[in-house]
Amino acid sequence: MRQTEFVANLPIVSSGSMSAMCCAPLVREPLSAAAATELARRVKAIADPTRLRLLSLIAASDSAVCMCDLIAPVGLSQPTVSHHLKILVEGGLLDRDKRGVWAYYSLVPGALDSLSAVLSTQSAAADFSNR
Amino acid sequence: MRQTEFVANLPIVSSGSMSAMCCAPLVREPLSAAAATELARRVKAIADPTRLRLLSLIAASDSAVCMCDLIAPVGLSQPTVSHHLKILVEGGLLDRDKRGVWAYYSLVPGALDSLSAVLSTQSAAADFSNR
DNA sequence: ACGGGATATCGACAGATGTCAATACGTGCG
DNA sequence: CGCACGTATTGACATCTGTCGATATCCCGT
Repeated sequence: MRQTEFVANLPIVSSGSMSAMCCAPLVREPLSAAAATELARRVKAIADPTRLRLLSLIAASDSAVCMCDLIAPVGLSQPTVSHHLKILVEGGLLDRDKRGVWAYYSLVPGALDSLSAVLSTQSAAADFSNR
Repeated sequence: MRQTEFVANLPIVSSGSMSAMCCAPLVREPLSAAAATELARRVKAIADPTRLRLLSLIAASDSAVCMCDLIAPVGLSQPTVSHHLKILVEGGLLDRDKRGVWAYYSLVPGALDSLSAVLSTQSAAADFSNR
């Protein structure tokens, strides 16, 4: 079990160098254990077919979507849909707006783009270059 | 358990409208069940702190990285690291290049950006606007 | 050919996850 | 008030997942 000399200048725990809002792009520098755990928490929130469908149903709509309209499209029980929506809210991807008895869900502005930016290997500046 | 009229014009199973390479951006239209399952499979590949660290270690390097150099940074056993790398390879994110006894891993060009593009709510054209 | 070392696979196991039925909670209407 | 209904929570359960030690596989130098 040897290592190449490359390992000598590898930061085992590169702490305190990521941006405050979340973390630097993956290609910039190796993630610290803490940063990786935090990023994984957010990625796990969208790592499920049902949650991706819920997200796209809401994202494709131009206004907040009532939960009652999300149950039939995904074809699962109401508690299960509620469970997935909760995970998306806790993951910072959705906003819940309870109007009386009804619960309306909408995208948190910038949440998906923030995840997208971390994954991108392109310069992050391109995201806002045109509009 | 009622539904608003909004549900009337919701595509329950919008099939056959996604691009061949993978799938349209989440904001474009609701994902079909099949497309969501396929996307989730790729997202799950990066939905783990260890795999994110491995990915960033490799992405931050400008050349392929020997597996022997990946064990110490993540602090896990060799079989576990091998397991995670296999998932990343099967997820289409890493390339494995076995040179004799050593295994070298490198990013699959465009794999991360493809994931990033699906998540982005911005126009995908921005990704290539400047280089 | 032999042996050592790098990597992959296997088996086992604890803990996380997705799902549902049952139930609790809360709001608005009659 | 009391009931109906939309939503959230709970409990249970099967499955998936991450981890390790042990072992198999494969290459290379001696």
